[in-house]
Formats: sequence, C-alpha cells, structure tokens
Amino acid sequence: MRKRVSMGRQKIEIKKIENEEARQVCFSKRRNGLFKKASELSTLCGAEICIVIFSPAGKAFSFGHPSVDSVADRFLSSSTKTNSASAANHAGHNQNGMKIGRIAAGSPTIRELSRQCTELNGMLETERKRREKLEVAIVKKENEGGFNKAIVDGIDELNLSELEEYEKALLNLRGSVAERANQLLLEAMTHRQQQQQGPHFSVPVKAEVSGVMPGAFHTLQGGFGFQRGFYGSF
Amino acid sequence: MRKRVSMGRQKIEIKKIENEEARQVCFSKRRNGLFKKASELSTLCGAEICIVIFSPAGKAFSFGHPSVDSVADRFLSSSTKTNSASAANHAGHNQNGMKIGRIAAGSPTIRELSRQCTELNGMLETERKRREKLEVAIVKKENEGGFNKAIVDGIDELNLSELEEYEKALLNLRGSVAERANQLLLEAMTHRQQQQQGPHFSVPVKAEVSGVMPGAFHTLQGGFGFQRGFYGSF
DNA sequence: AGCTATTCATAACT
DNA sequence: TAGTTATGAATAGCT
Repeated sequence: MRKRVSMGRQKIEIKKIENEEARQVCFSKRRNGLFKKASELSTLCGAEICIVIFSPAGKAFSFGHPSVDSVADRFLSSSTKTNSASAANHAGHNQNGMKIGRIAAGSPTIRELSRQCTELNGMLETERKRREKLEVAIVKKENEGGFNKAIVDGIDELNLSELEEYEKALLNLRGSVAERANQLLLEAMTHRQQQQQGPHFSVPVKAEVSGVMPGAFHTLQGGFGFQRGFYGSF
Repeated sequence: MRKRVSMGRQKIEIKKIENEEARQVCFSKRRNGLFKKASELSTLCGAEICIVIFSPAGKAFSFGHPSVDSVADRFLSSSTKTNSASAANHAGHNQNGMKIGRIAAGSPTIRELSRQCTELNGMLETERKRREKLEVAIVKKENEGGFNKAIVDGIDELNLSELEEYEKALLNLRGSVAERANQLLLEAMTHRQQQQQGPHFSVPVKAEVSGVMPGAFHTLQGGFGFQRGFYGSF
C-alpha cells in the first residue's frame, strides 16, 4: 500500500484565514466554486443570477446570467419601483450577522440618483413657472412700447461679429454713463467737500472703463471684467 | 444488511430541469447552498460579496456581505467611474452562453439615471439663464422711462441714481451679450471638433461647461481599479 | 498549478 | 415542505 501522500480534506472552522497566502488560494478556489455553482443553478433552474465579489485586495469579480447588468437592473428597478413599505427588507440575519433573504430596497446610489432626478425635476418645474410668469409680464409691458425687450431678445439673432459690435457700443455707452456719473459726483463733492471727505472717489472711472475691454471676445470668457464698476466702489 | 432506502446522490446532467416541482426543489436547495458558500467565502477570506437571484417564478432573493447595497454601490460606482472604453466588458462567454468575467460597465439603470440627471441639470441651467435674462429685461422695463430717455435724450439729463440704474441695466445687458457670444463660440468649437482635434479649445469650453453640472457625477465617483478579473484565474 | 483523502452538498426518495 | 441516505463534488493540506 502506498504511503499517504495527502491528509485529504480536513474539516476547517469557518473564520477568517489569517495566513495571507492561504487566504488568497482559498479565495481563488472557492470563488471559482461559487461561480460554478451559480452557473449550474441558472442552467438547471432557469434562474437569473448575478454575483459581485470584491477580493480582500479590492479586486472585483463578477458573474452574471444572463448578464450582471440585466440582473442588477431588474433588482434595482424592482426594488425602487415598489414602494419601500412593501418591498423593503424581508431579510433576516444569520448567525454571522449578515443579511440574507428577500430583496432589499434599492441601493443608496440608485436612491440618491433617483432623489436627485426628482429634485431636479421639481426645480426645473419651478423655474419654468417662474419664467412663464416673467414672460407674461414682459408681454404685458411690451404694449407700453418695449424697447429693452427688443434689445435683450434681439441678441439671439446676432452673429458673433455683430455681437462684438454691439458690445463695443454698450461699452462706449457705459463709458459715457460712467463719465457723466463721475462728473456729477465731482460736482456733488465740490459742494460738500467742506463737510466731509469721500475717500472712495479715487477710483478713476476712465481708467476703469478703458481697461475693461482689451478687444476680442476671449475676455468675455474669463468672466465679466467690470462687475464692480464705478458705482460698485461706493 | 438493510435494504437500500436510497439511491443516494446520482450524477446529473447540467441542463434545465423540465419537471417543475423538481426544479423548484432543486432551486431552493441549491440557492441555500450557494448562499452558504458565499457566506463561508466572505468569512474565510474577508471578501465582500453580493448575490442577487431571480427564481424562474420571478421571486427575488439576495445575499450580501456586508450588505447587498454596499457591494452593489461599490460595484456600480467603480464601474461607472472608469471610462467605458477601458472598463467595459472584457467578459467572455462560456459554453453555456452566459457571460462570466470581468466587471462590466455600469448598469443601464444607473447610466440612464445619470444621463437624466445630467440632462436635467443642463435644462435647469438653460432655464435659469433664460429667467435671468427676463428678469433683467423686466427690471429695465420698470425703469423704462429713465432708460429710454437716456437713449433718446442722452444721459446728460439723468441724475445720479438714474445713472446708477442705467449702468446696472447696461451691465446686465452686456452680460447677456457676453453669454450669447460665449454660446456661439462654444457651438463653433463643438462643430469643429468633429473634424479636427482642438485641444486648446478645451479650456474655455470646459470652464463654461463645468458650471453646468454641479456634482451630478460625484456620486458616481468611487476610488477603485480592478486589474485582472475572473479570466485571470481561469 | 496538481493531487488525494476527506468533508460537504445534494439527488432520489420518504 | 421537511427529513434521510447514499453518492457525487468540492476542497484542505500538501507538493
């Protein structure tokens, strides 16, 4: 009789294998075993199965019949569609403390995305109503001879170079406004100077205006140069 | 010697069990066996596992350690994070025709929800801009007298506060112009990119576009890279 | 990665 | 649906 070449399979306790190499080997073997069992189950019984495993090292493995995606979708949608009261968590816990049993509610990710969609939809609705109100108001005002609406809405009709022209014109106009404002301020200051000083006046309007638009549109992309204009410095 | 009371376990062929009752019994037993194996694997090796099974009757069963949700989330977020080209579906098919292998791209459900969020965000942004424009227009309408007067009669007739209003209106209008110009630029870029790569274009485009989606994707971002999957171990 | 003795899972039956 | 048994399958320990 031959010498025992193997102790054969020994009974093991189901607890974490501390030896790292042994654990890795066990993981490989049992993972394959699990996938094989899953494959057999799906074939024998026509069940749809999806397994996702993360190894302790963080590697992901998956099995799916007909596919991981399809089963996951079915799972996620079925659990999100059904109201949480009826679908949620008929699961129990075994002695290891892990959940095992009937389907649980949708994953937080799905829930979160769903919630976000709902929220966005609400916001969009609000925004739409708000806009509609404004549009109605605008139309009403239009009868009073709306010059400005034409200005605002008109820009959608302009091409790039026309817009450029338009902006230049606006800037010039704004320069004039600023200049005029400065003038008024100076006048006011002259009159009041005896009483109190206005130290913030030092901001030079002209410099401000001329420095704003070096020319091309690429400055627009960086944002609006003169949000805080002359008046902003008050 | 006692009479044989059982044939014991017999070898069976792995193919669909036609007898419905036998199939149901087999499903129950093997499902439990599978869950037990999964439980052992997770305990022995510290792996995270999630299993979802739909019985042929359509009932859903799940197993998860630490939980179905957590593993599903990890799976879904990791697979959506990675770009689809590199992460998608290195899976193959075994002789039974089922897909088995490396993790696949995010589930259609997740993708769909994501896409919807993105779309909603875009619509919301558009709606907001539109509303802002209208608000500007409205405000200007309200100061219509002064505004029109300024245009017609010139700014010299305005007092300081009128000038202030006027400048605000001009700034808003200029903002709209800039926005519109930006939009046109983006469109032009988008069209050109189909023909030739314009890497330098990406800066302004990105800057613009990045504001559009404040965090719709960040739920999908998890840190994780899966190297060699199932097939590596075959 | 293979091998083998042994434990474990389960097909058939009650 | 649950329990029993004989047997096929999975796998622990070793190389």
